[in-house]
Amino acid sequence: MHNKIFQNFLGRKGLKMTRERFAVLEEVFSAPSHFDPEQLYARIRASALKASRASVYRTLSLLVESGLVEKVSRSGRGNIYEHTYGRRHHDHMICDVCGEIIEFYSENLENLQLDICGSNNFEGMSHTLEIRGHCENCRD
Amino acid sequence: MHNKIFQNFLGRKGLKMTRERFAVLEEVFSAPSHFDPEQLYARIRASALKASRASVYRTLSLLVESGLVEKVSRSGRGNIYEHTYGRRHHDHMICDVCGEIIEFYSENLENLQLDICGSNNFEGMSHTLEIRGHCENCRD
DNA sequence: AGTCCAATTGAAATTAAATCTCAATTTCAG
DNA sequence: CTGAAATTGAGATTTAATTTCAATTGGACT
Ligand SMILES: [Mn+2]
Ligand SMILES: [Mn+2]
Ligand SMILES: [Zn+2]
Ligand SMILES: [Zn+2]
Repeated sequence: MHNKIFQNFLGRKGLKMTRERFAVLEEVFSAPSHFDPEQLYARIRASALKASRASVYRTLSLLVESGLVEKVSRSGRGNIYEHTYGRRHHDHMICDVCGEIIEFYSENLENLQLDICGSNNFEGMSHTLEIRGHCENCRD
Repeated sequence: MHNKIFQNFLGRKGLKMTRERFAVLEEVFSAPSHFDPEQLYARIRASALKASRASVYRTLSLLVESGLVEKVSRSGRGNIYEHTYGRRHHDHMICDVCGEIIEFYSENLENLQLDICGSNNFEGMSHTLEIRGHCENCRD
């Protein structure tokens, strides 16, 4: 599982599995799927396996590079991440009122983007589609 | 034109048209359509009509509220804006290598998003679609 | 043209996210 | 075990943006 995947990734890069990296890894995968780094750091400080803020940010970058985590969005000031192990790509709707995040996936929409890239000779490698508005509960 | 529109907007809100706000307005509409606030501030400092950094940021917020300017991207560190007066909504492809920004618009893609909002009972009010990758010139 | 007062300004301090520095510590291949 | 290379954390630094507040200004109303 993600533990072994991260180990392999580190191995390939000549990096070491440390107790701090393990702490971040565990916390990322027990966190709600969307999280921000400062929340994550607070959770880690409260847990048994500690890591400094610097290590949290450094490990987060490695997790993104390994493909286990993705940067999802910037809500206001900081970034939002989510763990993606065993999950399919998807995009997000975000409620401006209550902050709820709704995930969606559309094959058509993905294909349309491929077409658009094609007709611009652009080699698309990733994308973020974020729809903002009012969720079911928050619309009048 | 944008001058009058901004005046009206300010009037409606009981705000005043000051020389600083005018300076920002002029610079925003003589700038390349995509810009970041610090660039804008630098340009204003170099121009005849000065304004402080605080006023630049404050006026930028008002311009966004007035609909003359939109926040375009949140992917790097700071925000990117563009003036939208007389321009149609569109989305962006951004080259990871050279930073080029390619604009595109697809009716199908917009409609697909409407459908998706509909089937989630979500009242979509705005969206950003940002495709990152390599542009024509930067792909091998 | 003058009065007045709420709106506005700018310099500097502050906040917040994220990154950097570097001496001390840890990991792990051999 | 050993030792070289990787890693860590406390605190300093960077960067974008916001806040503070005394001094200034816009413009409605005479
Ligand atoms: Mn998600
Ligand atoms: Mn644009
Ligand atoms: Zn909501
Ligand atoms: Zn390019």
